[in-house]
Amino acid sequence: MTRRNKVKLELFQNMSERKVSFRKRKTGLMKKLSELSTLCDVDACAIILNPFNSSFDVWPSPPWVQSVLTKFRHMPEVEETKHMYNLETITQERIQKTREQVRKLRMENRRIEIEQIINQCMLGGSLDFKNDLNLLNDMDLVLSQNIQELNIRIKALKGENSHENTLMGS
Amino acid sequence: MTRRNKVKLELFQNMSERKVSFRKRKTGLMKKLSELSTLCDVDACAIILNPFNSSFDVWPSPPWVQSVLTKFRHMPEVEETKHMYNLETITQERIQKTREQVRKLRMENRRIEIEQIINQCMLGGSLDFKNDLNLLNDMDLVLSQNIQELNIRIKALKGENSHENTLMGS
DNA sequence: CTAACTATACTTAGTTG
DNA sequence: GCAACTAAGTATAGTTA
Repeated sequence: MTRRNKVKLELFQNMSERKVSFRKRKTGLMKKLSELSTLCDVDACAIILNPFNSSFDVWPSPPWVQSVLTKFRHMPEVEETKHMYNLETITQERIQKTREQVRKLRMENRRIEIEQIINQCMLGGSLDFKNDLNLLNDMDLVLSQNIQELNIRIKALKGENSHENTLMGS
Repeated sequence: MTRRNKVKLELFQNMSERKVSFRKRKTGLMKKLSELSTLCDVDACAIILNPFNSSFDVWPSPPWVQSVLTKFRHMPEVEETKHMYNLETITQERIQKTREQVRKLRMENRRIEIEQIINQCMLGGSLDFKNDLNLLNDMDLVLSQNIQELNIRIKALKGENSHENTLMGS
């Protein structure tokens, strides 16, 4: 009558044990997540594939993006950079940071999109799929427009820049 | 000298307490997730927004998306979707919300990128501009790739979907 | 603030019906 | 197979350095 072993971190070989453990631990995990969320005001989500019955569990937090948006409100501001000309290194660091943030945010975006797709899949044929396709098409449009806009701005800025270069050219 | 309270499921009012708790619980959560993963051979992932320093903590190995999607593709979906029908409303709501989130996040992304570019530009000639332009080109490339990928996935999903519809059509 | 500690709350492996 | 139970094992709130 062994009462309990220390968890050795390796796969449960016994299938039914594994299954039971999965159920228990999954429950615990979800609980912890929801606790974290309410105790510390954290937005989080988790996706857990169920290897036993080909389904999955998702712990979603509806307003989880909101905080991201708020966070990014205080980004490096344009005007500040003006008196930073001699602080090249610092500014460069900041840019690096911003890039990192952009990268992370993008990964996050990706994740959400996938979650969305997964959600759609969960519904099988019961949702009208056309709207989803339309949504995506809209997204594409917006994205290309954004890209164009960016390019235009860059060109403009580049112009200003070389102008400035000329002006400032030591 | 209260030794430990039962967790009352409400937000820590004290900010430093909250912060400490966040660190601790996040760590614990990640550990649990990794344990679940190795003990029961489960694919899972979690995203936790850090409300204190604008960053993310993600638990997956990088290629989790791939495995999730791959696994998901090969799932016998028909049975699962059957007992999802009664959850249709809930799931639909969630999808709607997620869409909204995607849109917002994407807009935010754009804004940040533009801000970043502007920032870089404002540095005048002191930074080398070519790299920045290259960065932007990279960004565009990545974006288009994302779009393509999304479209492909959607098409694939649509195919599966209508197939199911035919199968299940009733 | 962060790190370490430790007593206690919580989780869960093993067991039972 | 699942649910309940229970004690061993863990996580972590409160505390200290």
